Amino acid sequence: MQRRFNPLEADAKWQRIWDEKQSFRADDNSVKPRSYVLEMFPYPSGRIHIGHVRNYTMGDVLARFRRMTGHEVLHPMGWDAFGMPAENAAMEKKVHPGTWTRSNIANMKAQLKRLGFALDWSRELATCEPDYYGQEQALFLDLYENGLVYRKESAVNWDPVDMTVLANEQVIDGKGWRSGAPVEKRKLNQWFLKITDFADDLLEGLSGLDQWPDKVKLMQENWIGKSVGLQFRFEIDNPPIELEDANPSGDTNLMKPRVIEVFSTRPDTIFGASFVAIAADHEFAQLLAADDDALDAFCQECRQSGTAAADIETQEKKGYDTGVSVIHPFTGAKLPLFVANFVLMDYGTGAVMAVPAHDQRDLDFARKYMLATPRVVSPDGEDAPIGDEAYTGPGTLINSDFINGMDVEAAKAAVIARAEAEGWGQGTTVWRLRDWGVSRQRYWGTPIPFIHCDDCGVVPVPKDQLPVVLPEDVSFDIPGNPLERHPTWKHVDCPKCGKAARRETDTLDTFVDSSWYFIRFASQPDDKPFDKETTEKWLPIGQYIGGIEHAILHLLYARFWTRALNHCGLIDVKEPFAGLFTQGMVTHETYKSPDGKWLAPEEVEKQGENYVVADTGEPVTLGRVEKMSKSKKNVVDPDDIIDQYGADAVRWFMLSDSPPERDLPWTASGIEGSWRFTNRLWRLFSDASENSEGEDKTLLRKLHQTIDGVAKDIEALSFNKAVAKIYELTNAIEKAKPSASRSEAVRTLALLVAPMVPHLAEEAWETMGTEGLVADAAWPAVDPALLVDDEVTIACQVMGKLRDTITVAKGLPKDELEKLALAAPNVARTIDGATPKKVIVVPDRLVNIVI
RNA sequence: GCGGACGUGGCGAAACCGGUAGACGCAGCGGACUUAAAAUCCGCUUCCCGUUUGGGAGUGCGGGUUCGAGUCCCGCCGUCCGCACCA
Repeated sequence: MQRRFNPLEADAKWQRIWDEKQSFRADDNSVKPRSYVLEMFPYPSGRIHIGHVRNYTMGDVLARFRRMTGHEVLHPMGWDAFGMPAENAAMEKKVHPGTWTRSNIANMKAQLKRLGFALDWSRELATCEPDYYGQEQALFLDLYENGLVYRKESAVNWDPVDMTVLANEQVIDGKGWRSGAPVEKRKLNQWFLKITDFADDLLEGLSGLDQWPDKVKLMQENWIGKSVGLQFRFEIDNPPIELEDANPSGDTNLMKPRVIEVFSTRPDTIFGASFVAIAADHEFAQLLAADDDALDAFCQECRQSGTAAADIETQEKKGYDTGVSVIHPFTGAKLPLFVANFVLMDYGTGAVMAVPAHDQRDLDFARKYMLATPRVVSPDGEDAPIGDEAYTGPGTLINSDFINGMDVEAAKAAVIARAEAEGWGQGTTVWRLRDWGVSRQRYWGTPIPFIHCDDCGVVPVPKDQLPVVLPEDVSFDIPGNPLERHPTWKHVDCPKCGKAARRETDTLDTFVDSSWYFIRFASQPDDKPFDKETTEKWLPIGQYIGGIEHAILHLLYARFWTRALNHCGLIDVKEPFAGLFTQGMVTHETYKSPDGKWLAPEEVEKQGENYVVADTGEPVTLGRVEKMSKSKKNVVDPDDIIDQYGADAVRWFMLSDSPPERDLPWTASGIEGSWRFTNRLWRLFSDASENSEGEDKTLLRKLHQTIDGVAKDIEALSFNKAVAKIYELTNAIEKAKPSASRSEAVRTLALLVAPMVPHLAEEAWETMGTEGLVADAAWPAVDPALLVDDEVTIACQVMGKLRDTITVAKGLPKDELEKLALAAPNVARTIDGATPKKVIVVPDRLVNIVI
């Protein structure tokens, strides 16, 4: 009998057999209960990394387990194939983004195949192919027809040297990543989706997602950011007279601004307002700037900082006093009007009433510009001066006229009521959630199916002319959008009037592609995006698995997109993901050479306690354990590991030790341990001689407790606990003497490990002479009578400290337990004849004696 | 800045509803087998004191509730993640 498991042979053999038998093809017409298991599809960067392996292994274990428990399982795979890296590669390596992407997909598919995942490859899709994005264009037009798509001006990061739009990640310290030029904010006319129409529904829907992690729901709730407050007007006291002439746009609505409209979630603090601040992009700021060079320069400066919220909120608070005053609606006091860099144009009205005593940003600003900081809320009703920290807690209103003495909530209501009665404001709900800007000024994305005509305006491409296919003949020699400068592509006739017109050259955000791929997996007809009836059979997805980094955007956009399709009458589903799991990253130690360069794990050798450079013997500095990344070189290639240990050992390691939601540190000794265990299993299976004599009740108990426990752990995705239980069972089997029970345990063990190490399990079954495939086998049945032990160990405590343990029959009455515990030698010695004051007995658990 | 999560041996961790802290794995130490090595098997392994029986301390820090706290409450400290054009 061979002692060593040969994974390379076994992996290939069983992968071929599963393929031939189409074992994992999902049947749309099955009568079994359905289970849709999905992992977030990968971006085809070129190579899969260990993080993918972990993600897909988890999904695979669940998919295989569900098959064993009688489900018809849909477990598909595809490629999130549009996006910037392909264009960067095109610029750097002079390859076409399509060529680069498709060859990456081929490589990664081969890598995934080697891991033996139970995937239905017949449903594979890539978002960069016209048969996918063409259907996406059709859906986009449906949304347009239903009023969910519109255009508006919005700011982008503009690199004035490269003449191109930059993503936030391409802006480093306010400068373009390639050119190093200071980035400007520039306004462009862009496409938006009305996600805000669904803000309430997206928020409400969260409460029904009981199989989502609470933290993700909370993150989405905060992101949607419902806040109720008062929108109201400050009259402008002294608008500059020359304003009318200076008005640059000629828009008559802007000719005579008389008020500044603000929104506040704290109308109760209105008597503490000491100034009003508006965003640099606020129309009034722009009007004033036209006539004030210093203000204009200040607004320019604001525009040059990044568009990211983190940049805006961490930079030093700065403002410009416009010299204009506004009038407090209650007191009539004149408050200075500032333009400030911390006011966001996109939130509320782009203008705020600033109450320094009760808002930290306002306080920082007020200290810097020596403005008053009157307190209006006090926890104890006393008027203590404000220090360096704004008071945002509950309390009683003071210094506040008619609301004095009220608590915060009552005061809010009172101010709103008065504003509404007097007609200068109204209670309003404001959302932090903004409409989804989907325009990207890039080539490698889904073309937005619209045509611009001088006469007819923006005209949708007729559906029978879809897909609008990306031109292949493009160059990336110069920056900017190749669609923009393509000689012919954008020149088309208007579908309405037939005159010469221009195609839209913006493409869709790749988050659109990933907002419905799970729908297309469930059914993919040629002539429409999906088949309603078939797709609805599979949706919602029972278990969706992916990284926490998608907690907000991808998951929220997909929830919105599904609602949008529902709104258009295309699908009867609103929530696409019934169950969600967010897994942790794979991390690795980092190494640095004496000259401070990062070293890859294979360049480093362990000598005793220390690490040295393998070639030179120089000492290596051991860095922190961090997320695997190319820049720190702390990566391992799944292919190399599979070559060395086979798919099963890698899969086993991915599931072992760390809880799946936490980070998993990759270690060479860890994968070695997994490899040793697969061999231990193999020895158990290959040495198994069938024994029909003798029962081993202890082993049977352990076996059935393990069957039950592993099933529950897999359902809960607690793979590390399932692994530990399998180790315990394996240890118990190895220690057990030959018996019919032991033979049964070995055979059953092959089924228990099958979802995790499927190749080994198939090989074991074949070796043991069992008919059929493990892939088609059922999960072993549990005998409930064997789940309970008949003896229990009772902890005997004196004053809460463990002094002894006694092993007794299960279910012993309290007084018996008390007697036995008092008689336990170490207990008797500790209490030393003293009379117990009190004895606490928890049946089958412990006895605690208080003296 | 705002929001969120996490903190238990040398390391990854487990611990049900508040009831024997450290299961299981890694690393380490000792031993068996071997000419030797690899592989494998057996034993030990939270820390401190003690020859053993045993005793003391211990779940980031400081308090509290309780017969009993890793778990509940209050206050700190530290680390990591997200923040709308990366996917």
